[in-house]
Amino acid sequence: MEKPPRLQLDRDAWIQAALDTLADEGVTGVRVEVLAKRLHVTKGSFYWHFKDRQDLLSGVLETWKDGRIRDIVKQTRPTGDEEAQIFHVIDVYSASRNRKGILIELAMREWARRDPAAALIVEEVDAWRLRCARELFLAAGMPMHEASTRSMLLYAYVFGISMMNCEKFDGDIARMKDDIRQLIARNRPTAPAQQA
Amino acid sequence: MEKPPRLQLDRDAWIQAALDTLADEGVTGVRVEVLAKRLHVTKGSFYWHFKDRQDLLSGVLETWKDGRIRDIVKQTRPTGDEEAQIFHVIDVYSASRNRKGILIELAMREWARRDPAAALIVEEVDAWRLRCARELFLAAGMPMHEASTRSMLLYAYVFGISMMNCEKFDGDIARMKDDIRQLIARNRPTAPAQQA
DNA sequence: CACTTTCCGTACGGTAGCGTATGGGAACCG
DNA sequence: CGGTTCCCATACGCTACCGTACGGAAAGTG
Repeated sequence: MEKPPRLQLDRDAWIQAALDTLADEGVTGVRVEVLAKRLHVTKGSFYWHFKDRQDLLSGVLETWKDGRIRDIVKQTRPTGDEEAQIFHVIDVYSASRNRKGILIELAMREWARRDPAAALIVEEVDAWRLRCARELFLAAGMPMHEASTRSMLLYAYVFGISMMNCEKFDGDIARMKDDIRQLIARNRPTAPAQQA
Repeated sequence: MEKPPRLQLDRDAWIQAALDTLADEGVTGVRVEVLAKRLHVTKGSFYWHFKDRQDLLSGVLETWKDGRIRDIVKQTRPTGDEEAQIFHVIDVYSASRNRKGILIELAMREWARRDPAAALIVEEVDAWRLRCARELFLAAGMPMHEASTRSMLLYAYVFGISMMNCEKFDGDIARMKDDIRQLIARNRPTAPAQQA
């Protein structure tokens, strides 16, 4: 977890540490002196690279925004197999891998609920995602309105499912998630269950 | 917002104030001295009714759990019109009314991500909700597995959509939400859009 | 080798919050 | 009316933070 201590810290090192802490503790958990301990330095370093705590948080917002937009653009670049891409977008944020990304996502939205600046960033990222996903549905031959609707359902689902501890429920979660993907991506009913 | 100051406070008054603050600020925001100010008393009162801050938080968890379970049981009691009930369940947590309930819901899950006790409560509530919703789908004539799957999609959707600032997006949000309800509750495709 | 710049450590004042100790007022009780 | 119980105020010590002031080492520069 701990990187080999680099001899010189820069802004980005602090921002990365802030993102790690953000995932685990939320915004209120990213505190200057705590980050300093994680990085094995003192506050003196921090206040050289940053004006104050808010300056760091702004950097976190920008870094996150750029990364998310770059990701979604890459994932939705035309490839010819739109359905596979839609499935992939769903997987990225609903699978158990990419745990850290999901935690950051949730922490960002929790942050956005109480901070207008964070809210703006999240809105911006969401707008990109919805537009890109809609393009996918359109390319798959869906009419405009339905493409918009399903994009919204897609993201609401992946964010929502990441807030539910599915692992603790009974039933075949994997199959259920698979069926939900079908419900969102295509317009076909799930294959009728044989038992029950 | 401020109740007329009652002359005697009891545990429940503190718990209600804690729930209000929880909605606005999250768990880390419910602090003893802050609640005391809201209630126009001092900490002396608090530590008479509660052992410590954790004691209050435990009370908040129990109170919330009981209320949520009571609600979902009432909302899913057999009435004959299961589809209307499903729609109602979706509305309760995705409409713009019931804002406070949604905020508490989100705050609870944020809390559950970092506290095992809260996680247990949320799991328990979710299990009740999924079971009750599944009963609705079953009563509507759906096979078991599909009923489970759609229940899960239903709650993932309502929790997810409450984390997205839909109001800021372009398009006919109301119609989109309506179509999504149809996608979740029934198995019919949305009516083909006339324009675009 | 002086001299500056870069980067970080140390020390300090200030605030917010937790939990405790203790006192006091008001209502109830005999 | 004296005593007890209930409920809250006051005051205190303690910790975790934020931000600032200042000093110092190390590396670059001429």
